[in-house]
Amino acid sequence: MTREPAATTGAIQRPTLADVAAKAGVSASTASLAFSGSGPVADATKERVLAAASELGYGGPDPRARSLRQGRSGIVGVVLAERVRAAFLDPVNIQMLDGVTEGIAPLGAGLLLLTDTGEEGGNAVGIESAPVDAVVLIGCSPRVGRSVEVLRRRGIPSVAIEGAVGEDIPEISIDNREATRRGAEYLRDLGHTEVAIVTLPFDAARTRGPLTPELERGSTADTASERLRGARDVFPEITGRVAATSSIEEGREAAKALLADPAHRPTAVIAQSDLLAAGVVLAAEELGLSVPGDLSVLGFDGIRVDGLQHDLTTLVQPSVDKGRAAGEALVSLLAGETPASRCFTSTLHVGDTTAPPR
Amino acid sequence: MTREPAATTGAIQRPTLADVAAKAGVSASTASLAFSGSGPVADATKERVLAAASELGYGGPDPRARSLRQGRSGIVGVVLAERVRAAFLDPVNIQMLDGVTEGIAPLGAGLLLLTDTGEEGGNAVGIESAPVDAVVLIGCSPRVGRSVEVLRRRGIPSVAIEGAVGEDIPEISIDNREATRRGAEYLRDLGHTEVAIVTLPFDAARTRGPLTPELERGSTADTASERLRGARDVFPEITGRVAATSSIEEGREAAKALLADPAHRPTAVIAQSDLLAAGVVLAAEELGLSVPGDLSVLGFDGIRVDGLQHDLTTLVQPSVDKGRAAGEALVSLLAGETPASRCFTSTLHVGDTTAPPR
DNA sequence: TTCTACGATCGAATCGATTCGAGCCGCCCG
DNA sequence: CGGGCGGCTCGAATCGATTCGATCGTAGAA
Repeated sequence: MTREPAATTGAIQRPTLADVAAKAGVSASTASLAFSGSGPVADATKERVLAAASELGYGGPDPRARSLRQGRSGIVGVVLAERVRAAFLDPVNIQMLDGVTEGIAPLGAGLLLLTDTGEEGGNAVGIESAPVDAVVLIGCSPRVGRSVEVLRRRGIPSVAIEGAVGEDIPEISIDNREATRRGAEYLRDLGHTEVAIVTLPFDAARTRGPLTPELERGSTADTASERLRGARDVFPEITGRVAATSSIEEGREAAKALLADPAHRPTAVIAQSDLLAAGVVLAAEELGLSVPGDLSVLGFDGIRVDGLQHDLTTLVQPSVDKGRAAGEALVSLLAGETPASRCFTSTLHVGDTTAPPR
Repeated sequence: MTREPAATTGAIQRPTLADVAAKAGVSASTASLAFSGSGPVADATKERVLAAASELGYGGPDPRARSLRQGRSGIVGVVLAERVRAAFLDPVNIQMLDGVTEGIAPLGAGLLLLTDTGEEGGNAVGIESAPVDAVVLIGCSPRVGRSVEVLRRRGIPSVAIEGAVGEDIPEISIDNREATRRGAEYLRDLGHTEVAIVTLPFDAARTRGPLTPELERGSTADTASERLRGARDVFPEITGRVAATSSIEEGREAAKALLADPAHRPTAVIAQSDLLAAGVVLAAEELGLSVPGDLSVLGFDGIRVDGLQHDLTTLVQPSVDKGRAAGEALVSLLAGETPASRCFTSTLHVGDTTAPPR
């Protein structure tokens, strides 16, 4: 026993498994078995070990040592495109996260929040050096390429939600384009011809403003682009505003701009998220327009917007399912299998925010 | 070199630092220095090592081994009282989380989400066995006692936000009682005498319904109790409804019950959170009551309720500051200091949801 | 009674990096 | 020309547990 007494080192020495084993009069291997439960240990021995542990104030095996030996940490990383606050603003992300926890439940793993915003400062634990067994990439970002490269080098199994990143990484997505097209067709069939769109951001800078060809061309966001294409499939000339993020406030701002001129008001607005749609509804009503009488509004996501009076007409996407599928794909990857990418289908929910134009 | 070639084991062998060192013709220690940057290494050597690493597809030092050796993992745990989805419903929690990330920024640590709901199943990574350097406990729960005990045994520095858990654990809180009292006094000074309250849940079961003495007595939630006491300081006979969680919908439900009988309507409602307050406002307006004309509503938190038309009169608590303070306390604890508990002050923000009674 | 088989326990190797002290080499200064 | 010093590199110990193969003892079977 080379361990120095606490008095010598000055620092408090936590007891180790070896200490416990010594006190219990057994070997370290036996003590380990007593704790892990795997392997045959006589009940009396086990009790003796546990008693020694409790006497010494031993808090259980050190997870760091355990994970080194076992080669896995029991932690799954979640890479978000933005900082925590921004990412959790939209309930969709939270639902997906919740789905992920369900999906990886069989692993019994914890969730480590990571962001791929810029460089990793000094000693920071980023994607570069996080003790994770696997990773879920949520939402695409221009930097996702770098993240993927790092993960590949480190040999960490990964799954991407919404954002094609590489052929060897399974992707969980939805039919963004087709779904939006269905929604747009529904509006067209109602008789709408003057339709505007409020999109999610196209670039990492989250530029807000009118939808311009430059922005579209520079797009690094598949989701926004695909949904826009779906709208274009039905209304080729559609134009509108780009929001800086998915929130009610952004939707309201965009709608104010779209509805400012009474002479050129659209009769319907396609919003790329429910939060944006909710903002559009509120802005319209503030301007004295009735929804859906004067303005039809189509959302995307199918979340319950807390507090909104209307039942949004929207494209309901299975967010929780997506998260769960991503989690399950990770489990599968860790089991050595090669799960396929999955594409979920959204369904049009007709609520009370759409009607034929006046 | 005892390493088997990949062909023999069948599994892909990731290269280790030793492999890199061998290929670069240096010792493992030098290779380590080349990566960590600490210690003097000739530029030429460093380049050689990095080149060898890149050639071998080495993804950097294994964080598990590193954390074992260094004795810290670079991960901070966040213990939530409920499952992820529920905890992130209220923006206040997200703001606090965001503050925590700011506070622990100097550590460069990642955030591991943990919940203290029930037992830890089998191999699950819970509070019992998570490789964390420190922990923030957010929101109190009846089980928090067990969590604290585990953390103490494991010798993991902890800080609690809103929830006194033990003298050796610093607590970050706000003046719940005094703040509510100030709000209540403001309502009284406006002339209100018929005041009702909508509270946060009192117990782990999140019982919803009328506020009863039984619920109050069985309270395990300091926050709800303290805020109720503050209201009682001004309106000793106050009664009302208990919500199951902090959300607009719950607020609306509670308000519907409170306002159901036109003969016994309160002229003001004290809500224990802004989400609840927003629900109360919406419910009142649905019933054709004007806010603040027919009903004054007081909130708590000072969050911007996305989409609510009103400027809530509310007790603004510095959520982000609380989170940051908790993070800073952790940093301090890890530095061997003993940070004091901190109690923040809330300020009454007078918006447009309060007025003298008719 | 002897051999077998199995349950319990132990020793030692291992996971992959970090870190400390020692050693080596070349340069500068006296 | 010699001693000293500083910068670079290396060896070996260490972090704390898990795990595999070996050992020991005993009970049951032949």
